[in-house]
Amino acid sequence: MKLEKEKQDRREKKSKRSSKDREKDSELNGKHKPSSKMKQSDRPSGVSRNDGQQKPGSPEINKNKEKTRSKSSKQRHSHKQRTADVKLCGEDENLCESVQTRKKKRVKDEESPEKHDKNQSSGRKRKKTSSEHKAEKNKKTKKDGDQKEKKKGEESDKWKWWEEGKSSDTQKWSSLEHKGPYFPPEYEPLPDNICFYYDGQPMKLSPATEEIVTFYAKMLDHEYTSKEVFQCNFFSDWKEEMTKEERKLIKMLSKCDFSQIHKYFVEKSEERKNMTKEEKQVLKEEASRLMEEYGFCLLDGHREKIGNFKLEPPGLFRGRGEHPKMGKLKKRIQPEDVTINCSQDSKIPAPPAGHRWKRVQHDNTVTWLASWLENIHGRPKYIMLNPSSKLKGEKDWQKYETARRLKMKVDSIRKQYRRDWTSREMKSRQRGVAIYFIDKLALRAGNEKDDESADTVGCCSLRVEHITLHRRLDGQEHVVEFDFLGKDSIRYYNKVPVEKQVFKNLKLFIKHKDPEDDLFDRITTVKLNKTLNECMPGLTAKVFRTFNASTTLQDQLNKLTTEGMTVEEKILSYNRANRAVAILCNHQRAAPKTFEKSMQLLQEKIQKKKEQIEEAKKELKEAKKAHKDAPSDKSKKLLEKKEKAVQRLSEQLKKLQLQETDREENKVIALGTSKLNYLDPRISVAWCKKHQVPVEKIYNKTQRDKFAWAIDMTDENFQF
DNA sequence: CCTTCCACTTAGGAAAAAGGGC
DNA sequence: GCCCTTTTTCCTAAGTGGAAGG
Repeated sequence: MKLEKEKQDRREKKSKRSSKDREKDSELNGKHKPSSKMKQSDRPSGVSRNDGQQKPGSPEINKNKEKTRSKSSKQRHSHKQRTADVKLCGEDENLCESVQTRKKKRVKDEESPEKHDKNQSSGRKRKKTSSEHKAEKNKKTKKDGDQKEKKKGEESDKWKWWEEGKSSDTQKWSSLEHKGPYFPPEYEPLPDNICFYYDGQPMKLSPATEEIVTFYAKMLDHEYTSKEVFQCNFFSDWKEEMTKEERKLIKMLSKCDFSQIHKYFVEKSEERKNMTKEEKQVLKEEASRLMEEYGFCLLDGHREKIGNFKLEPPGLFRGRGEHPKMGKLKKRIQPEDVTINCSQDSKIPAPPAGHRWKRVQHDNTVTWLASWLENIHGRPKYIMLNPSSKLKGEKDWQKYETARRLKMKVDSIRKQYRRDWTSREMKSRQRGVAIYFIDKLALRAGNEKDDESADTVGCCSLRVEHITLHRRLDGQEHVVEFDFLGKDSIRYYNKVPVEKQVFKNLKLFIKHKDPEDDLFDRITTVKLNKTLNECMPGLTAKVFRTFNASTTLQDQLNKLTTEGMTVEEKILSYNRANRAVAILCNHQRAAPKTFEKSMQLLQEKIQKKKEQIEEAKKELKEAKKAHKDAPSDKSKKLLEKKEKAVQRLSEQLKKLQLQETDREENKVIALGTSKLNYLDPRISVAWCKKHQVPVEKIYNKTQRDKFAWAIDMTDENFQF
């Protein structure tokens, strides 16, 4: 209960402060000298970061759950309204007026020629290939020539969309056809001999109620079913779905016995594991048939993979961290909940027999194929394309180009925020320090959140309680100790020496504040981004993460790779560079369950190898002696053989040791996220080409698909 | 201005598949 | 081929940020 109240208080404080207080914006007589130069390299190495996840405070039961949401669901109808517009005016190929004009303003800025021209000069060699001519022709004929193109697209010799010109920012496609989402199978009732018990008595439940019970029973051996919040949410949602009779009888969760059902599912999964090869094969074929049918769409005549063509099955919501909604029932999605988006003249996907779609629309300013409202938060969810698609790939490319533009601009931005540190206005100082954190520490923006979700923060939402100021610590001056839960309730823990002026400002910011007050009470992400956007079009807080990540990778690779390294060593270097980024971005993972064990195994292996080397060396010595005492062809050969053996073993040892280091350093670091989302793939591709490392060693199949554009266009000279 | 909505990217864990030693 | 580990893929939650609405 306490937590809830604190949150409430916090909100009130912030909003109270808002109008009057903010306008007055305390005048500061900034007599502070601007402090010394900023080194780009003084980023913390992050070594002390990884204390793993934190289990914060006591669980909180969400009593008045419906209160907040009911209102907003009303407003959500506006969604309908807007898209209805689109439908009305979507008569011809052209974009709906209203949507288009609204978005145009923004587009103008962004459509600056920068994108492709720059790419081409820095990225790939510019050649007028035949495919390019083709591409141009394609574009022209796109509207009327769809039929022909469809066939070509299905043959799918990989669409090199990156060789075509940049496409419109507003209009995402001109034709889109798909099969609609795949619905998960219906619920299969339990066999008669498997029963739910209440208060010791067997009880037959209605199918709907029983299904919900199975959700809970399946997760019984998971830790969160023991949490009070989880149980409360579950029980209250469950009761809602019970029949009257059931509700009358079932009064307490603690009297419910799911163990037989639980056991049943454990056995079932065991069975699945023990299936024969043939059975598994059948299943596999079934899955690929499904993929074939539902997994692709036809976008502008090209067959593109869909990211998530299967609708999310019903179940119990499992938020991350201390989520107030954990355990709530996630309902089964009905066709009547689903909106379809496709082109007007395409074959409209058929809803399951006896059902209809909520709506079918033809809005080509969005990229999604289907959407529905998820019932836990009442937010929309979408079916969208796979990262290998043009729509995603082009956006990704664009993202890295924006980050590269920041690279050119970052010095002046740094100058500016340093000036802000001594501004007379509180809000400028706060903004200056916030941007400094975002730049230096790659913090996330930190939008405001409602309290229907876990209490996590980013830069702008940091609270006083999340930092500790140390005048000096461990021989360093002006150290800020950060300790907070970020996205996904991953703990960010870091001790960072900052510049004196920042330190002073922080002291000022926390003066007369309670721990649960906002550290930056005069700024929001919106204002911050507005400022950034004025510095550089397209610049927002998140660009800094991309920029810093890619810059770090590039620097580290340049630093860590030398000629004459073996491929394995180069890969270790790459991983280390990747790791530096992951640490910067605080990408963590739970230590693998078997980490200690497998580490030990590896060490044993290493030990054995060492012994083998000793042995081989001894033999080598003997051979040497023998050769010296009585030189002969045979003895010489033997000597060479032994030398080679020693050498071979040493190499193997080295490889193992490399592996050991790599694994040890990677214990709680997740490399995947940065690789997939923050590192300009052209850096990696260029590095591979330059150092003769096969790109497959760096990117697996999925990654190669996603980054096909970069792999194809990048030469070894690319620098971020 | 603030709040809400919407669409999109970014995220870690679970499940499934692949790899490798016997 | 089997068993165990490691890697990949799948899943969907949780962010960001632009725009609408009031």
